[in-house]
Amino acid sequence: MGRPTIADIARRAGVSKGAVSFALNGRPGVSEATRARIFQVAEEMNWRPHSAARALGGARADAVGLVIARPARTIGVEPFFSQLLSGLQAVLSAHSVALHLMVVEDTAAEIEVYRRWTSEHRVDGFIVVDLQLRDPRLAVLDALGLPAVVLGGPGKGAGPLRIWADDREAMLSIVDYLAAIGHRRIAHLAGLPHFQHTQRRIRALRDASRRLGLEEALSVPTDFSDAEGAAATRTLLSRPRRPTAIVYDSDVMAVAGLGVAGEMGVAVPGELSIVSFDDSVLARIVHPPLTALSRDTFALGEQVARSLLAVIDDAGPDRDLQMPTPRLTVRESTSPPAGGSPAGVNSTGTVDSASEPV
Amino acid sequence: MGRPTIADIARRAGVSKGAVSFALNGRPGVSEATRARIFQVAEEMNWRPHSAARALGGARADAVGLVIARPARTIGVEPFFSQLLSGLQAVLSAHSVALHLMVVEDTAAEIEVYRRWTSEHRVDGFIVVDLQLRDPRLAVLDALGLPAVVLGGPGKGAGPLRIWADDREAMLSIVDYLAAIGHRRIAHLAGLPHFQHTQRRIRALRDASRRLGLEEALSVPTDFSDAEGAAATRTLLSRPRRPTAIVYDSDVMAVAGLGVAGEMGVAVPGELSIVSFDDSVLARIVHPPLTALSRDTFALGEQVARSLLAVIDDAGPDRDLQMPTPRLTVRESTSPPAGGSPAGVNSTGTVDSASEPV
DNA sequence: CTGTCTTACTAAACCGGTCTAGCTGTTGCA
DNA sequence: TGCAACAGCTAGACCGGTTTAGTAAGACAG
Repeated sequence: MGRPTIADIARRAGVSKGAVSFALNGRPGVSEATRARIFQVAEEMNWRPHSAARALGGARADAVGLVIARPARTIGVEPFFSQLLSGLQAVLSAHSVALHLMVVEDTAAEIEVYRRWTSEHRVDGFIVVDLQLRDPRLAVLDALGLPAVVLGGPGKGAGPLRIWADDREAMLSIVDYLAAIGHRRIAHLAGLPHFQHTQRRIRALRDASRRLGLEEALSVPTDFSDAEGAAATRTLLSRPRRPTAIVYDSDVMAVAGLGVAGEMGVAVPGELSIVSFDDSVLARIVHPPLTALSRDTFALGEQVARSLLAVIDDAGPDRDLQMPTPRLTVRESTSPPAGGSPAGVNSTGTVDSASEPV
Repeated sequence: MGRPTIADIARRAGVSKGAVSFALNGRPGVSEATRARIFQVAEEMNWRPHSAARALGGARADAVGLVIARPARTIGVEPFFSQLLSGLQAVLSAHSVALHLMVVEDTAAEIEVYRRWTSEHRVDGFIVVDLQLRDPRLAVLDALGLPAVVLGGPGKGAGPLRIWADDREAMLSIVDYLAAIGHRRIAHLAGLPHFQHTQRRIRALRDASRRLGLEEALSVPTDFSDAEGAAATRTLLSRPRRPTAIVYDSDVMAVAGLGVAGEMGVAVPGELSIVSFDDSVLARIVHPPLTALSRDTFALGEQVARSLLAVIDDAGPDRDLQMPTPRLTVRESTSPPAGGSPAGVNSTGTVDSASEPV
């Protein structure tokens, strides 16, 4: 005989299929005594529900989908995704919900997968990452009518639930720190310009620069790749008046930048301070270890999973959620600039109003 | 009305459900004219099969499973998995087969997932990674009776299909190269000792050392983490007579080792040559870029997916498969040892029999 | 012209669950 | 005592496909 079905259990327990279904799903309609007996028989026969059969009755697929749009061969080191995955799994597997993962080439393909999985009833909901400006995926997901949780935001009005960390505050904390130790010329190697968080970071830097009266605060967009990170760094460091600090939007780029500095004989942190917007093993293992923004990506994954399951369960009015603002972990890649001004004193030698004279 | 079902199509095309099923699945039993008409109606109504309904009839789940046993929070940078995933997806998605991914804590949990997914009919087969010595998972998979492809091998006799690259040859090529440029004291920071490939590499180093008459060739097992990689490197470099070259089993450890060298003031490659057994962005972006063994992990993923689909389809006697031996990519982290012997001349100053006197 | 074989199709069973309608026996209350 | 309410259960429809058994019509051989 193949695997046992509820019919087998029903026969052996001397009840009907329906009673077995009620009992095993913890719903009323059977006495405690019968329920216990059915549980015991199910245990004995080592019964497990057939996921397809369950999903057929219009019920759950007990799976959620995650589609990542990245050119297949260039999926990088980004520890972000592995961390996120771990966090997601921690929660999902506790609820016996599987994760359907797919890596596709571009947003168009991603949308196609959303459509297919929806019409095939493969998943109960989606996790959306890499939120873009005027993101075309949101309308599609809305039309498909499946629950979704979006990483990034906040959004205005309707649309799927969003979860995000405050990129603006994070960038401000970096710039404040750099300015406090005396940096006046700061560059920022940003990510893809059509990502929302990229824009938010760029704006934050500009605002902070204005407020602090920095001499220079330049954001350079890149594609997040090590190659562009290295190239842009080389360009910046070749200028006659180069920045004394560079903020990188990803740790891969930061490490690449560190490599370029080494190659050009620019001492880190002596002549150049480096800050990574992303903390991971990568930032810790290089020499010098990088000052970086630490966020708990694992916890983010857990939260996303929890929220998605809640939305699927129609559990209450879970509104957009903000994660704790990432905190700056200072390591050895940052120091006051060589020959620079001490904290509180700007490049012209005048004292900032807010600070104590030293 | 909800999504269209084959019953809707049948009604509109004026045929029976059975005819529609035959037509859409390309099996005989309908005329070409009818088939075309059915296809057109299905197209018009934008019909997609309900994966659960299909899976219910004892048929395919159209999904394969990949379970990775790693402590959730410590999933590292390992680009290996992202690359492998990309390769897998490239093939799987072309066949509309989904990938069920799960990250678990340990082998016991992994086995539990195999059992659950099997009895829930969630997947048609498994991809098994991190092959161990006397691997307990093989017996379980065999008992479950689901197709599987194992990364690592070769295996003797029965069991699931295996796919592997020749770790022995790879290690030999590294040692031969290092010896050729004059290194006589080589250390090897190995991975987890219960992994098969770890043992194979350790043995290869020992054999090569004997053959080449090296002064020292030490393998140190680690847990693949950056922390142990750094610690072991520190120990090695603190010894009075330290190795002139270190081979790292993963690029994360290699980069960590590079960091330690920098911190201890040991010049790379001047005083220490570093080779990584794994090539990725990581190896390229540090300074100096690392000499590393390049293997096409993406292609490996593709091959694994192709083989698994073939096994699932019962397609022929696909036997164990060997991938091309990885080739050494020489970058700037290796050079002849400081004060060492030139190629072909051993430490006692005598000339190797096989080489031309310089 | 009959009998057999093939082709093209239909009707209905089936997969393994969920869920609703209905049936029975007991209890509560007027 | 009589009736309603309810707990505890059963029978069977149902989800959307696949697959098998059966049928009607046409082709072909003898």
